[in-house]
Amino acid sequence: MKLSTKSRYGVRAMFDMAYHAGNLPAQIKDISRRQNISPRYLEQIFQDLKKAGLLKSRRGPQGGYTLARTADKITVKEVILAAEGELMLVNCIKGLRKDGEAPPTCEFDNQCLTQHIWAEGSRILGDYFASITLKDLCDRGQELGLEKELDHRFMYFI
Amino acid sequence: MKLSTKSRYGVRAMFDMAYHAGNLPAQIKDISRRQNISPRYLEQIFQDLKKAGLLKSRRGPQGGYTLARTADKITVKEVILAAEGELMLVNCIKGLRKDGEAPPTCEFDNQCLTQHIWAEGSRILGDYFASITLKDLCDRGQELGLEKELDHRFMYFI
DNA sequence: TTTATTCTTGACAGTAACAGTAGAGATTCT
DNA sequence: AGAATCTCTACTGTTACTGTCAAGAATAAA
Repeated sequence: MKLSTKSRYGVRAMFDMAYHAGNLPAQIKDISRRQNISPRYLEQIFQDLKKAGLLKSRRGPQGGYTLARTADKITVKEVILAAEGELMLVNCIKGLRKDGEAPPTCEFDNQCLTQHIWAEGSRILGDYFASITLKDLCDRGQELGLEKELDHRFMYFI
Repeated sequence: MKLSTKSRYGVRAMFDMAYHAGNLPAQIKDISRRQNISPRYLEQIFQDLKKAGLLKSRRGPQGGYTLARTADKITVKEVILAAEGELMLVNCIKGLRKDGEAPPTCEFDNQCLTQHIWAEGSRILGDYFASITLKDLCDRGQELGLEKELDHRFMYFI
């Protein structure tokens, strides 16, 4: 019952982008360095986040990723959903899936009492994650005095 | 982020015991038949539940398992905790573990903003599961008109 | 136009956890 | 004594997770 690293890394990386955001797109190498995540692996995760519409990208020099929306409009739930594929404690319950595939049916189906518990638990957890935005995390980071890294690409112009 | 089958089977089996409880201990073979769980696998799960103090057992003919407490004193959380080992969405947070082993430390530790989210999510989920007892499930089963199986070992005396 | 930079895509692989099977042994009742 | 039942330990196949890698496409700058 653990969240995958994709979800955890995904949330950390999205927070990192929001927190250290400058005028230029954020690059994999900077994010992976600050968050200590394998850059090649982070690429994969960002592809998922991009497919989910949470990130926009731009190739070439000075390219990178930018948040598709402002930090207060992106919730932790969205990030997890994009990285994890779904937010369900079990497979046998009907719920929104990333690629719209049908859920495997349970042998007991509607006769299963426990099904209701798992579905409700999933919902409660989802609601909690939906109540937290990237901006909330940034505010919290600032309270804690977390250092903001100045974009090194700006250095040359100062 | 899925519950293991141990947890799901465990809850189903514990409910089954509470629902079909007679005067005699419930036997693996009956529970596994009703719940369609491999008997050998269920043995393993019941060992965990017994170690956690949720079940008592008795060997020999007419032996089997009985709930260590009444159904209204056993929560779903306890069953999951016994079967799953712990109820934590990630490994890097401090929390009660089944065997008291120390949690792996996170490189960011107290500087990690997301840690707080995972811990809080785990807590919320745990609270929900703690609010449901086996008796609640039995009541619900009765509302749904779920058939109670008469203990076949009684048949001979009727 | 060339070149360097960066994202894009798809394939590959080691590891660990999960889910289940199996056998021999201990206990208890009849 | 013998049968029924739990107990303990070990084994195994499968799957998902957690990455790594290589080649390619787009873009900006020189």
